[in-house]
Amino acid sequence: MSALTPDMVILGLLHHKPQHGYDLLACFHDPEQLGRVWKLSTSQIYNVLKRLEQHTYIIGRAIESDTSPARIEYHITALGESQLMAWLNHPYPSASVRKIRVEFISRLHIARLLGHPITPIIEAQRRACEDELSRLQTEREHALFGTYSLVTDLVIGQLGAIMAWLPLCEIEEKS
Amino acid sequence: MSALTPDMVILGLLHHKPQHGYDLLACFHDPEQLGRVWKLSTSQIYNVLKRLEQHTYIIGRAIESDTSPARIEYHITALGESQLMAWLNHPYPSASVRKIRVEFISRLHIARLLGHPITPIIEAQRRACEDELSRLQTEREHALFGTYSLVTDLVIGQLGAIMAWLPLCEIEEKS
DNA sequence: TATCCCTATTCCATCATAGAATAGGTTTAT
DNA sequence: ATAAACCTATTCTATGATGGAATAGGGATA
Repeated sequence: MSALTPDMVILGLLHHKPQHGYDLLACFHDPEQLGRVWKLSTSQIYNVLKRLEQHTYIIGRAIESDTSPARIEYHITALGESQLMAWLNHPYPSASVRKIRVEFISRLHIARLLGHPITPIIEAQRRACEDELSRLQTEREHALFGTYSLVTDLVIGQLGAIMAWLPLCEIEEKS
Repeated sequence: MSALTPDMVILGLLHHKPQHGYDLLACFHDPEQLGRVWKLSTSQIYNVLKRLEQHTYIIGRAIESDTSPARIEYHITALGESQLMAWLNHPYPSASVRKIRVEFISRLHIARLLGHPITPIIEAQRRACEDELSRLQTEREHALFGTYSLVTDLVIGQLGAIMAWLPLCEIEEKS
């Protein structure tokens, strides 16, 4: 269970368009884009870029300019692209409430940006939630009180709300 | 916005009964107790104990024994108790989904353990959620599509599920 | 013409984190 | 009988995350 890092999201943004750290920062700060999804500091972005370059998912090249400070523009590699696609089309995503809130929405955001079909992504998420929900409902029958069942009830409710919300993700933007 | 740490929960457990780190560890690992709420490593418990002692919320004393290894038993101080009570009866708790999942349930767990009334805690949480819900619903009207409104819709759904779940918290354990 | 803000990145100190190391006692198995 | 494995109990260590300061030059503002 890896932690919640924006690596693949940044990879997706770089696939859409080669950019440097400051551009990405703006995207992650803008509430209309990913500002409501991630709360990232400056150094986090640059650390991810460094890591992605180490894995050779991206390559950076220095841009010299008279009008603006030196900057490094990163572009995605073929290896990075295959990693990104694997992440986008993950056949069995996590049904963790937190991951849905952050990772699933990020996946949708990137898929829309790249013009990828979003229906399979939503469908995979729906299946994962459905499975987890029925697992929890079975588990629920064995514990009738206490903190244990309270947590289970809360998560069941949360997954129910997510299942009701998932169809809204299909709605296309009107431009 | 402070991070999610089990400091006050440990303070509550020590108020219930003086204990040492290994005892607390067992409680945080037992799924019937706090195992479903927190995922803590060994060192985290001991770090919190160190921090709480630095703040003089607790005092540790070494216990010598022939049959078991040396250990340090911690007990709460008057200052610690006042901090604990302030946390338990927080008049306006966070309406963050994550904090409810972790902090609110912890508060309930500790209140039950100490024989404190839980109704005011639940009621305060309900008010906070209600306020946040109406704030989000207003906000919702201004953005009609995109990632921004998707996030808002998800959180609205989650808070709705929480409001429906809160009454279940009142139900007493049958022993 | 001094001050502030914007672009753009690096640096730094602190804190969190998981798990290994330690160490003595007890149970289990051969 | 004795090695192996496990339980109690805590500390240590290495890695990495984290937020914010530092840097630095250019342009805008007063």
